[in-house]
Amino acid sequence: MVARYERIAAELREDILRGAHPVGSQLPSESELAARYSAARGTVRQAVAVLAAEGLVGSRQGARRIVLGTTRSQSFAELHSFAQWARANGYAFGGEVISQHRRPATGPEAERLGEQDVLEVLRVRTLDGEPVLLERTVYAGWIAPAVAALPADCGSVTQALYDAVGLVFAYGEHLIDAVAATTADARHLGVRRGSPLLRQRRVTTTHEGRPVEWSDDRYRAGSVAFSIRNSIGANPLVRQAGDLRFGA
Amino acid sequence: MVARYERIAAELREDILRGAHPVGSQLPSESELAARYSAARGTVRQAVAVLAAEGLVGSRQGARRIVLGTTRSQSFAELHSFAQWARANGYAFGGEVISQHRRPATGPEAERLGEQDVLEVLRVRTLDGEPVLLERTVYAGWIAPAVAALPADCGSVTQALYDAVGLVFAYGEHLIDAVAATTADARHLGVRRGSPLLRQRRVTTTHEGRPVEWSDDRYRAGSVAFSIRNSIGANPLVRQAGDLRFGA
DNA sequence: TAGGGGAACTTGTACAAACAAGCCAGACCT
DNA sequence: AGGTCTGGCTTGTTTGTACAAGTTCCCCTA
Repeated sequence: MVARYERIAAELREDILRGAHPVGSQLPSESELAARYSAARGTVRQAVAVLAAEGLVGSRQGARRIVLGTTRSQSFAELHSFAQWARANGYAFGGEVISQHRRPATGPEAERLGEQDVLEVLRVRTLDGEPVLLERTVYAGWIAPAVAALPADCGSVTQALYDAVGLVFAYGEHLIDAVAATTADARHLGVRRGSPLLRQRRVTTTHEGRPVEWSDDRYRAGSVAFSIRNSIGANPLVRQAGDLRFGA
Repeated sequence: MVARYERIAAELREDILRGAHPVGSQLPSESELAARYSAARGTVRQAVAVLAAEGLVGSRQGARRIVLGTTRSQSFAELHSFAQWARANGYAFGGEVISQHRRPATGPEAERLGEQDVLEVLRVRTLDGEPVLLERTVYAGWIAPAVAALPADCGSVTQALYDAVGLVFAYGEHLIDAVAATTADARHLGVRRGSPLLRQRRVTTTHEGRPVEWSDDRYRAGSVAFSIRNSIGANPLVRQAGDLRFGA
């Protein structure tokens, strides 16, 4: 059972993507939409708030809402899971575990994960056959058995963990910056040492705020970019491959 | 006149930052908060929704809200304006125009900005006296006169444009990736050619969806990182200086 | 003691109503 | 012609109510 406002949001989104409301045009007023869907104004408001959070429409008091764009930001799942992002965007992807072993947590790791025992996994992810991402992930001890049981070429770890033990990644904190490739980075990604890499470091937790993993992901320059559409109230984020829309 | 829910949100935020609600602990229920602030439950709901959007608290149906962290994400203004971000975080910053000239727009620029005539400005921004950011910005022709009138060492262009002509940057679209420093980049930032830079490209528009500027910003590696706290519904984004919380 | 069944609590969804605040266009005046 | 003003429209805020859905924890039972 999907919520009413979600269905209304979905319909409006489709209308926009279909071109019924071109970019730059005005959306119907809340009252009109309420009448059209036989819903209360508050419900319609929730629906358009969803679209605003996705960056599709903008709004300001007193004036009609306007359509800002047609590229939707799927945000969370796609930011978190390489596989889900790649699948959603139709890319051919793969992945393989390079090494994997349990060991005691270092000081900072113990502090972040709240555990003394961790599982460290080194993975390479490929896009269209090319290695583009080197993942160095440290899992908390309590989830380590489930992770260790996964096949080495597991496409989506997130999906596999959900299927296996019902684990849901609910919250994440990410830091994005640029670093030079180390010798090891360079070997696995097929680039020269010192070449620029896009680094994403993150801590992920469950619904209850229990830390699950701590990861250092490094993308080959030019392969992937992070994209943010934002307004005063909302900042969705997605990942994009190469230079799809911005020229040099 | 600030909205009621904003004031409640501000109070709750302060309580969290002050440690009254430690990380991992539960927030009072909506009913309790409603009683405490003599507000309707809906109003309190709006307030905690603000905190959730900032990534401070998480929520799921049926369970009390929990405190996720204490680092607030100020998002839009700080993502957009180097000066506002630096000031909010107490850094000493500066900036200087390297070059500035009007010229006809190239093909992609004309498409993005919807104008045939643009103003290109090259700026270097400093943090604690060190050059950390090279901004190559192209302004739409209609705002160019106001930009050209600014002093060369103008600290906050965003603020200055607001003061001068009431211009508000309302929406932005950003692309973040890593690139190698060109010879020119290297000279202005004081790094070696080929060293990694964090690149942020963005298009900014007004409330009405009218494009204002198109910019290519390059940060020296290690000087600044982008930080995102996200959950299913919200992805705020901030910029952070150096490695404040994540070790090597 | 381990497990099942509820009851109480908490957040999510939906509706209705009212007023505030800001925008816009047409009417009006100079 | 040009600027001002006002009235209607639209979004923003707040309150109140009701029910749905999920969580938590206690108690009772096997």
